[in-house]
Amino acid sequence: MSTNSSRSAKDRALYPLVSVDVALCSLVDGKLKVLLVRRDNEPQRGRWALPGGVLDPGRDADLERTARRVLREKTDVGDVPYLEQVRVFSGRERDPRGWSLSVLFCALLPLDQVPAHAGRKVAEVAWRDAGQPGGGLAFDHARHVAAALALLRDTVGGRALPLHLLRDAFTLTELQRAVEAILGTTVEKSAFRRRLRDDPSLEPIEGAFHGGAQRPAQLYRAAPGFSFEKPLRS
Amino acid sequence: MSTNSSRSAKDRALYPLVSVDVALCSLVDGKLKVLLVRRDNEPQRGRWALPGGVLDPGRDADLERTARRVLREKTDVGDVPYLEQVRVFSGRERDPRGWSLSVLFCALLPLDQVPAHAGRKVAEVAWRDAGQPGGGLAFDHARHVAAALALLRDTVGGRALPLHLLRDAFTLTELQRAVEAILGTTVEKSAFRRRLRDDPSLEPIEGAFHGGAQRPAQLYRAAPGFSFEKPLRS
DNA sequence: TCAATAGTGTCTCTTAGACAATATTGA
DNA sequence: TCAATATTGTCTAAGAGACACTATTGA
Repeated sequence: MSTNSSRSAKDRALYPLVSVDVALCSLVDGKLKVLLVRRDNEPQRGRWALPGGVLDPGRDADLERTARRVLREKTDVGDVPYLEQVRVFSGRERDPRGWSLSVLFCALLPLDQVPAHAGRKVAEVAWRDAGQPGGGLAFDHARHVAAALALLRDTVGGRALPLHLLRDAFTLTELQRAVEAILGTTVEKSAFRRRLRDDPSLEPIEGAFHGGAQRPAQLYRAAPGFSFEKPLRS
Repeated sequence: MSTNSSRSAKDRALYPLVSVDVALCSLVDGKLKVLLVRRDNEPQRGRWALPGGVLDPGRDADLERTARRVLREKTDVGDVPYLEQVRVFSGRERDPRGWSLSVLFCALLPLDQVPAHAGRKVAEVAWRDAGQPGGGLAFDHARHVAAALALLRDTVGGRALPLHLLRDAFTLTELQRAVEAILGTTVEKSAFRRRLRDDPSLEPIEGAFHGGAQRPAQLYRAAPGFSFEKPLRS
């Protein structure tokens, strides 16, 4: 057990409980989904929650390291190229253990890089719709999911977020679908491709790709500096 | 002294130091400035820093209340209509007292609502340019200021941020200057007014206003739901 | 009259949006 | 051939940017 387990309710009067939760999102069947885990410990045991854990100052150099450790322990996810802070939820009421502070992170990964099984400390995992994660979530995690989605939608353009949901090589249609999954709206095909046409940081790859019994689509690779020129808001 | 004063360096191994810093911005001579206070306590005594303070779980219902309390104590600022979370800075190295976590807030106020004198716990205050706060700031507060400014620039449109820098009644030129002060760029007058022309939530007030020896300008009032339609990015 | 700022008009150019047309594959 | 998707082209309308023009005040 970690040193954190020895924290008592009395400590809460002096020190807040500092934890990190991670909203890990992927494309599942073309839809933006968030990974939930079933809580194995009290409080709220048995309820679905974002993977999270308590800060351990002895092990974590900063809160981003805490987030990576939590993902590793709870979901066996190793490397996470995109990991961003969303915001802090705090207060006396949100956790029955007392005054608490949760720093929410958002991570994006292609689905095939997320192990299907649960991690060391978790029995069960599930993908829920990011826009409609459903009821019965532990703590204030429904608000957490909403905040993460709002951040994604606000910044989908400037930081080329959809790339983190795709493989290294992708078609323009796949890129468009990823954008649509984040925004929750549809995008006009012609206009979408038009603005990408003259972008030098989006390079076509030699060799075609086919999605079945149709015309094959050109595969592209994103150069390091790629991002959408315009906001791409919903 | 508060209970927090009893925290020892040894506690840092188990519990992080949780503090809140506030970047309070105003228009000073048409430029966006941030309020700094001279630190009166160790560590970094005598250096300029953002007004900040340690979370007191016994008094603060959540971190936003902490931010309001800090502003009140350090700068005698009472009501703050616009107060928003920016992000968290964390880690073992950023504060000599050990593992620490600082939640940064950003506040906007018209200059005439910020008392010129220092607060109860501060001897000296100063306005620094938000884009160029200068060197020698305490801790990692130069990064804090940069993060707050970046947030303001990203969200200047959607939430009508400039209104919080102006009085209730303002001219279109004043509104434009406030936008420019946040963005750090100039805005084309004709296009700026064009997009505001048909906005029903921006109401002209009966009675003119004059800025000296020129044609008087129409005063406007913003209805509750006002915000810029488009992003207004720099 | 002039200086200074408020406010409007006009032109061009870019781009989004809608939608049609063509291209290329497997079955 | 057909179904399905990729890719391009065309038209239109809205908006941004540049810039000139008019309006109204005090001095």
